Amino acid sequence: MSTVRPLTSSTAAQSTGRGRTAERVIPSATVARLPIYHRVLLGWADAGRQTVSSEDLAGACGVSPAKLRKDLSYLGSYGTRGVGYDVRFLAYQISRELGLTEPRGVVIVGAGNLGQALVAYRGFASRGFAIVGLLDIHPDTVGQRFGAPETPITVGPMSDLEPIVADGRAQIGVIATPAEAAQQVCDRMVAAGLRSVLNFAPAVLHVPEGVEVRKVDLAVELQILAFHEQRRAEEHHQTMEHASLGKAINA
Amino acid sequence: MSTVRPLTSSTAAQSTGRGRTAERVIPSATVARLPIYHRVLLGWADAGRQTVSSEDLAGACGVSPAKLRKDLSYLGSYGTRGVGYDVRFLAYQISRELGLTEPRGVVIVGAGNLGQALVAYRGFASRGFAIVGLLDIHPDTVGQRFGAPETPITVGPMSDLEPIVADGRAQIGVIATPAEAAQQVCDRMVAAGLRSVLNFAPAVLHVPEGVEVRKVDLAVELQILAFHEQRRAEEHHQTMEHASLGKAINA
DNA sequence: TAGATTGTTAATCGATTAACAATC
DNA sequence: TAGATTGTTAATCGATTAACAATC
Repeated sequence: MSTVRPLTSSTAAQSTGRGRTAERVIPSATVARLPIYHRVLLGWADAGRQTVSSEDLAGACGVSPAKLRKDLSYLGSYGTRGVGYDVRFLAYQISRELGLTEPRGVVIVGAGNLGQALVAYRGFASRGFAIVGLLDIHPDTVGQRFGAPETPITVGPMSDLEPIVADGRAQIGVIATPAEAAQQVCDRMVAAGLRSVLNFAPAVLHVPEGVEVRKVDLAVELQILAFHEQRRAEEHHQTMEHASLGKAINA
Repeated sequence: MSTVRPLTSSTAAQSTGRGRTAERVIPSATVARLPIYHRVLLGWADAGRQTVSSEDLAGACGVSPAKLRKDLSYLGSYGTRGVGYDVRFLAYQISRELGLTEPRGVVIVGAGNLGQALVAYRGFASRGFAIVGLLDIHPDTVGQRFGAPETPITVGPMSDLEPIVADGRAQIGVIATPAEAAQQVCDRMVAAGLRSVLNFAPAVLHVPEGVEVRKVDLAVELQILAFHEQRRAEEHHQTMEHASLGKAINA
């Protein structure tokens, strides 16, 4: 139950076998940005770029140079003053920090439109993620083949979940079912041994401590945008009403 | 260029035509949670529930009661001490705050697997969003029909974008193209007049001030989960190494 | 009135930012 | 050496939390 503890405790401050930096504990806001830095760096590495300054990288990633340097400082001191960062070396350090150096298996539950879109997505394999299962509860969906032609995948029955996890083939579960089924699927994933879940269903999942759930909700994103749309409209309205312009609009 | 300003300035403190509460400025962290509260409340309203306490609603939404009450307090005082909140009334207040009372049009660019999944998703219409266009650059994709049988949609050419926005049919643009095309599509959306963009492509978009971009990146979500996976493994490793247990595992 | 629950306060925590000393 | 750029500091800002007075 309470095996998972913050890294600040007792043994954590000491050198951790692998050694290197003294402190640990990377802020979650930083962790969420590391994948962006990583992707941009990989692109530049492929393009043959050798070094990059915090200003350039920050610009490409849409953050401020100060924030970028602060983020990178949590990983260690991998830059060179007066020069910048080595593109490949920094990309490697980030990938190591994110745990991308060893491949992760992903099992997707729900082979509807979204599940099909996910297995067709090429961005997974190139980032070290392998889709090791696409499961569905509907008997007539089981057996169908989806995904990119070079890496097709056959829909399996839900009963495949437990062996896939037990064999260590999957560490991450993806829920691509309707909202009604999400909690049930999540419970089964957790019972099978998964501790990392990505939820695309519009449902709030309740999980025991130690299980990490991330949620992607299309409708929520649109509603947040709608809020800003409305705020803009209100502001514009106010501007029209109170401010000293009002010209140049009525043609 | 600089028409959009924070609401704290000059005229904002005064009553805003519609009147009601004095202050404004809802924290973005709160805005991001309002859609969750809203969805849960709608479900309970449908189920016939009349009132709800902050404790119950918070539990269902996966937040603490204190956070929930603080969030709701930004909208006004819509609860009753000793009783709780009226389910329907609160849902309405949230929907009004989010700007869901008037329908928003959404235009999707990119009719690949993801675009098809989006138009098939039922969660949009039920939240006041109408997909008014699904556009693609490939001539052989244009003309195909996708989406739920009751609300099919025909793929249009990219040239449909400008009239759709100009006519006021769409306020939100969704980018469901490969990464390479994303910036170009975004630029065209902004030029057409859109100020709210939801980006599913794994690319950092650069937009002028006043344009709101939200990004959903599957690979990023997986990489964040991978980080936690690794941290768990490290912790477990440390526990095995340093701590005083070590028993009960080796069978 | 007694019990329940909100709305608000004040303290804490975490994230961002600007500036600059360190150093290549 | 002079110019460039990092890594770190300290200040600021925003978000979370616990506690409780207000009040139904």
